[in-house]
Parts: sequence; C-alpha cells; structure tokens
Amino acid sequence: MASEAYEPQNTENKFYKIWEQRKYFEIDGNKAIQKEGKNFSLMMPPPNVTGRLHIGHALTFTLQDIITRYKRMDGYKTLWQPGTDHAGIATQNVVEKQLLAEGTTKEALGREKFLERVWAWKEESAGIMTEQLRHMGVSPAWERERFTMDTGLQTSVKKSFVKLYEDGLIIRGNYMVNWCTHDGALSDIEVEHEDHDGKFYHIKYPFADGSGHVEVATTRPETYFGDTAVMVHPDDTRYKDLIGKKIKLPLLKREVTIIADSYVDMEFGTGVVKVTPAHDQNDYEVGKRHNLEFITVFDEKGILNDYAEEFKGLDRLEAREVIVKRLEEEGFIVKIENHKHQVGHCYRCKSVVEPYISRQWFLKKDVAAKSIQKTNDGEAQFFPPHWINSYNSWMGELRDWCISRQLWWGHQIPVFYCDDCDHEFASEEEAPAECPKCKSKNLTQDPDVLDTWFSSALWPFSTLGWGNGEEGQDSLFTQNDMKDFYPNTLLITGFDILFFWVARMMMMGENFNGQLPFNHIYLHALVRDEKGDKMSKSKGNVIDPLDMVEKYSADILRFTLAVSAAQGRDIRMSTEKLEQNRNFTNKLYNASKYLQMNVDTFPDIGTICLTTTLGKYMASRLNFATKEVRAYLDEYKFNDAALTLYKFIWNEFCGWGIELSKADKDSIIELGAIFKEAMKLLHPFMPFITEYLYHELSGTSLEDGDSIMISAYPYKTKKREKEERTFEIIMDAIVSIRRAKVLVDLANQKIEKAFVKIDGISEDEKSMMLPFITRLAKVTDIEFTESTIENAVSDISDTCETFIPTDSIDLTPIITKLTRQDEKLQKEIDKIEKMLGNERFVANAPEDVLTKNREGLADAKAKQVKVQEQLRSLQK
RNA sequence: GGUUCUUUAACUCAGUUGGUAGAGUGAUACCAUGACAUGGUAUAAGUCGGCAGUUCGAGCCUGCCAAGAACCA
Repeated sequence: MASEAYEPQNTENKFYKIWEQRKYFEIDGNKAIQKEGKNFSLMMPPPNVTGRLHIGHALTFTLQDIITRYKRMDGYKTLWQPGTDHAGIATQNVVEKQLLAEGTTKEALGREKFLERVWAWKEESAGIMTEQLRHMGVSPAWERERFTMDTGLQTSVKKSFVKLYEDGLIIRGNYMVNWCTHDGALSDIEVEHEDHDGKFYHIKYPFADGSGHVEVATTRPETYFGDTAVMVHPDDTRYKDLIGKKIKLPLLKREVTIIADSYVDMEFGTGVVKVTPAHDQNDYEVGKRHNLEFITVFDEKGILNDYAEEFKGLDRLEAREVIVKRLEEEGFIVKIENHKHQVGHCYRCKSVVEPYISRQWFLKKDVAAKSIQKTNDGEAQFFPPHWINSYNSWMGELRDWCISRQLWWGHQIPVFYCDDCDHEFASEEEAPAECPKCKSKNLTQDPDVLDTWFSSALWPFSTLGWGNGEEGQDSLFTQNDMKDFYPNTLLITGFDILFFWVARMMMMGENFNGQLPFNHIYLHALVRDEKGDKMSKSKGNVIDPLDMVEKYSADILRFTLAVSAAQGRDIRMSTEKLEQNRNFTNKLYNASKYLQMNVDTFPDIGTICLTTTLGKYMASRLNFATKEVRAYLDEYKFNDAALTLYKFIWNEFCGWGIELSKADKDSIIELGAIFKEAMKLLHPFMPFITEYLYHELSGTSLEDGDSIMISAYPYKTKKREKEERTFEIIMDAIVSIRRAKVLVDLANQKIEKAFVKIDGISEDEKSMMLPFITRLAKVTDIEFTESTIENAVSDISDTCETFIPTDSIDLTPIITKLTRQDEKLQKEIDKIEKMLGNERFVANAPEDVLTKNREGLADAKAKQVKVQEQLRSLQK
C-alpha cells in the first residue's frame, strides 16, 4: 500500500473479471453461506438491446446491485436476472435508417432479409450495453442472461398468446386506434399529449335547400370530407328546429343530416359540431350511437383519398392550409380564432398521432381485474406507497390494449388464416401443417408483430422457465426456479414505466400464475443535472456514467447515486457530490493506511475477543451502525443507509476511533478488525474498494482467497452501555477543552496545563481516561479537579467543566489582538455616532442608509462589549 | 381541468409511531500535530411556504391558500 491515494482504475476491472469467472453472481455463488429457505429474486428491467448506458440506468442498476449484494451476503439464495429487450420500434427504426443511408428500404429487401439484417445488428450491438453495465460493478447472474426474443422466450410468448386467445381475452377487431403514419398502431400510453397553438376555424355549412346555413367550429377542417352528420345538443333552443334538416357539405355534393346528441357542449364554440366518425375518438362513439357511416378520408400514410376530391393526394397536415384557402375563396370561412389545444404525438417519432379506424388485435381489459384487486388488497406493496394512487387512477380508466404493431421486428402474431376456408386459429407451432378445419395446407400467418411490452409483461416468470419448453433448461433456468423465485421478491424500476411495464406484468403475472409477480415494487425518481433540469442531448447537460466511472470510479458514482436516492425525490447530480464521495474513498484508504502502519494484518472480528475499552466502544458503535444500515436497506432507504455508513466511518471511526487509538496502541488491532467489518457493511455500495481494503488488511489477496462479496453480512451484536458512557465523557471533555482553547485563540495548539472537573467518576476511570484526553485535547498536563478553578478560561459542557489557567499560557498575543480589535471597533463607533449626530445627514439621507448605519452601530457596540469582557477576564 | 409530489440553514437535501430541528457543501476563525490539506479543530447560521384547526404539545395530523414539478385529460 505504497501510493498516496487509492487507484481505482487498477483494481476495478481486475476484480470484476475474477468475480464473474468464479460465478459469484450466479444463484449459488454464495453457496457456503446460504441459509435454508431464504430466497431473493429481482428481475433486471431489460434495457434496449441496442441501447447505451445512461445515468438513469446507472441509478437503477446501482440500487438493484446494492440490494442484491446485501441479500447475497445475508445468506439468501439470490437471483438477479439480467437480459435485454428487443425494443420493436426503436430497433427497427435504427436499422431502417441504416438502410436509408445505403439507399435502400426494408420493402426492397423483403421481410426475411430485413429480419436477418436486424438480427445481425442486434448481435453486433448487444454486447455493448451489457459490457457497459459491467463497468458499474453490478452483479447479476450473467450466465442466465436472456433476450426477449431468444428461443425460449419466443416459445413462452406464443404459449401465453394462444392461451389468452383461446380464453377469448385476445380479440381482433376494427376499432379506432392511435395511428402514427410512421409507426402504425400505438397503445394509449404510447401517445404523448402536448399543448399546441392551433386555430379554431368557423365554417359555414349551408342547408341543402338553400335556406341558409349553420356555423360549425372545428380545429381540423381537413377531415370534413369524412363528415357524416352535424350535431347539436338536444336541449339547445337555438337549434332545436334544425334537427333533421339536411346540410350540403362545402365544395362537395354530399349531404348529411343534423342530429341531436347530448355529447355536444353548448357553451363551447358555436354549439354546432361536425361529426367525423372515422377521424375522432368522440365522433366515433357518436357514429356508433347514431348508426352513421364511417368515411375514412386518408390512407395509413396520411394521404388524402378520393373523398377529398380536388385535394386528393395531399398529406393531411399540409392540406389544411390549402383547403382553408379554398374555402375562404368560396366564402365558407366566417372567422379563424387562435386556439390552444392538445395534440397527440408518437412517443417514438413525434409525428402527430391520428385517431384512425383500423383492424387490430386487442388484449381485453378484463385480464387486469384480479391483479387490480390483489394490488389493492396489499399483495404487492409500493415504495414509496403513494404510487398505488397513480396505479389505481390509470387502472380505473383502463381500455383494451392494442397489442398488434405494423412492424417486422418482434414476436410475429401466432395467428394463422386458412387461404381456402378463411378459418382463423392461433397456434404455438412455428408453421402449422394444415388448417384444423378444412385440412388445407395453404396458410398465411398474420403479418403484424406484438407490442414490445407484451413480451416484457411476461419477464418476471418467462425468465424462470415458464412456457420456455426444453430450450435452456438447466442452463438458463432450472426446474426449481418458479418455486424459489416466483413471486419476485422485489422490482426496482423508474416510475415512468409504471403503466407501460409494471401494470402489464401485474396483469399477466396474476393471470398466468394466480399470484402477483412481486412482493415489493420500488419506484425510483429521475436523475437531473445540478440545476435540477432534466438531462437531454439537446440541452447538452448529459452526464455520461461511463465518463464518471473513468474520472472517479464505479464505487464513487454508485455511492453518490445511493446517498442521493431519497424515496420520491428526484436526484440532482453534480461534480461537487462526486468529489465529496471521492474524498470519502480517500478517507477509507488512509484509515487503512494508518492501521497498517501499526499492525501488519488484522483478524476478522468474529475470531477475536475484544479486550481494550476503545475496541469495545467502537464495536458497540459498529453494532449501532449495522442495525441502522440493515433497517434502512430493508425499507429501501438507500440514502439513509449510505449516509449512516458515511457518518459512522468518517466521524466515528476515523474522527474519534483512530484519533483515540493514538493514545492506546493496543486497541489498533481491534480497530482493524472492526474496520474490516465496516468494509463488509459498505460492500454493497462500494464493492471494489471494500474488496481491496479487506484483503490488504487481512494480508490476503482476492486472487488467492475468498471474496468479501460472499462473506456474511454483519449482524448486530450488542450495545456496550458502559464503554459508550465512558467515551461519551472522554469525548465531551476533549471537546470542552478544545472550545476553551479557542476562546484564548489557541485553537488546536498544544498547551501546558488544563483542569477537568467531572462529577461521579472513580479514580480508576480517571486514570483510564487521562491518556485519551491528554492526547486529543493536546494538553501536556491534565489534572482532575473537584472544584472550580479561578483565574482561568473555562468551558461548561453536559458532563464536565474544563479550565485553562491564564497563567499557564502566554496571553500576550491574544491580548494584543483583542486590544487592537477593541480600538478598531471604537473608531467605527465614533465615526457612525458622529454621522448620526449630524442633523443634516439624518434629515437628508435615505431611510435605508440610516437604517443600515443604525444597525451597524448596534452591531459594533455589541461586539465591543464581548471583546472587552474577554479582555477583562484575561487580564485578571 | 384532475391526480400526485415538492416547499426545512446561503446552497443541496435528511428528519422513522406528533415530544428540545440534523448532515454535507459553503461561510468565519484557527491548525502544515507521524492516516488523510481529497485533511483537522471550533463557531455562526432556520417564525420548517402562508393562514387556520385538532392536541398538553405540530416540520410531522386535518382544511384552505400560494409557488414549482410530474403524470393524466
């Protein structure tokens, strides 16, 4: 241990390789300390297979690793299941862009070739994310790593689909869906709503008989070609007589009828609404109620069709202006107002999302009923608990989930159509041989794929082998897995995917296994920059976790994230915080260095009997810290657990323990044993430096010995009241003397003589305390006294009084200083008093200047009184 | 518009069932004493967003208000 400071770069990669090679991360990696019947499971939220590690990953995986390492050391059979997600739209988009750059398209390539291409890209890119993860020092069971489209998981997806299909819970139908002209059908949560400064167009709709017109207000004039009615509120006296009258649509020959429906808001707009059932969610409902015709006016790419007559061929968004201009020319526009409204955008490509009628597959909302009930019965518990409110408010409005996607990359829907008899059936087989109805061999599979979240929804149990078939048995999963690890003990993820993912896992897990998939669900917050802004590439305030690992270390980044992770609160990341924790690792290194200057190697605490008072005291304090850290970790209060360790090690162990040991060298070997134990306690947070120091102090090496990561996590022992009390007094006396020294400006300098008055302690105790107080208070000669000492600077604290006799110290410098201060203050007082005594100044100066001076005078006077008091006491 | 969260020392944040308000950074003064200046010692600093209520007692519980954020319409 020669270098001045700890060098993480030399150890982190080396240790990680050894850990992984020795299979410590696997479920039986801690076999030696496993206790019967204690199982812990946690599924890693699978990052996108083509993704790159960002600070949000760093947070979530750090927290997951802390709990995993804690449980592993605590004797649990531990599964932290790793894997990656195929991320349908995202991945397909990336490859499509690559093709575009090469001057080709996926259509030109064909489905099969395109998928080969995506698989190739996946293979090339997949290792990057998991490799980056390793730099964080995380410890998932890598040998079981899964991919949401690997063979076994494809099988489980088919199995679950077919089951749901046969139970009538998956249906196909023509419904209005959220349609992205780029990415196809989206589920409700894949649409982001944003405020948009739009226009409110007031358009004349003439009566067919030429007897006049009504005024219709709309934000979407380009859809009026699909109008199949005009509606008013049945109670609206203004329009009562118009109900049933015919309207001739502007510029068109088509006629529609005025209908009455209470959906209309009489207060809003003109009270007359155009009804476009095929292009508006509400109009869709109205259309169904009134049996209206559904006219679709643009195709799936958003291009206007024949119904738009002269505007055919235009994109629906570009067409708006053209159409309005034409209507204006023909005198149909009454006025155009500014209007703020919400517009939905695709969460992936940000295109404007259209309500669009399309034939899609849906998972009926009925699937979720039991999971909602059980969640509210407390079968799964949220951390922080308020998230159940959000969960419920979403689940309360749950609609059927549109699970089909017009993509090629993903799980192709296992539904087949018979080309001969039109029979439709679902099958787990890759290519069913014949139609079960007519035995025809001409079958076509549905071309769509499943929403990515469908396979993710199975993650808590599909990775345990559920529905996997033979593939991967005894390598990727074992037959005991479902029994040992379902329900998962814990889920740690971001609140932003509560609905996308968590809610879906709850419904699927309950549906297929009769139990919710998690006992505990911890939702962490967002990592922001130091100003509290969201990190984004466009703002340029992104902190790259790998840069931080490089510049500081994985340990430091991890600890910084953990100590900042207060439940329900966003994290502000800053270099200041990272530096503070770098200082902490430096402290650890130097504490260790001190211990080794005195003793070569240290035993484990369990193998020795503590004999020194200081050793017993520090052990008692370690016990307290252990109790707290465990309690906080059990409640997922990562910040409190980390802070407890920080304070214990820095303030108690280094600040007091090490300093006190300088007066009792026999205690150092015991302190070393305690420090090693503290390294175990800290290990889940800072896996590398703790491993390093543990071996340094033990005189062993990771290469030739067992890792700290599979040693038993410290357990609370006992509180030692007597030693705690003794050192409370010792430390109190030391602080008291130090305070007294500050009074005479001697701060941390060594002085000759001081008296200490402590009531109610024996002579033995006094002689035991004496060396500690002498050393740390830096006094050559300490004398215990029963009475108050005259002619001394004194300090009174909770348990003692201390005195520094004024004749034992050279008071000249402090007296000189105080005298100078007194003179300076007097000058200032004179000056201000003279000013304030000047009538013209008082009359003319602004009020705030006067106030400022009056306050200044009062301050100076108060200060002078104190200075003079001190001078008097010193000059006695 | 609805729901949820946040508001505590100059800054960043803790504060477990209601019982004398805590940490780190920063500030001030001092200390190169054999682990560490990425250090040490000591000090100062808060009507806990506002108002009202419950209570012997409220940062914490209840209601209203204000400001900010997120999510959903």
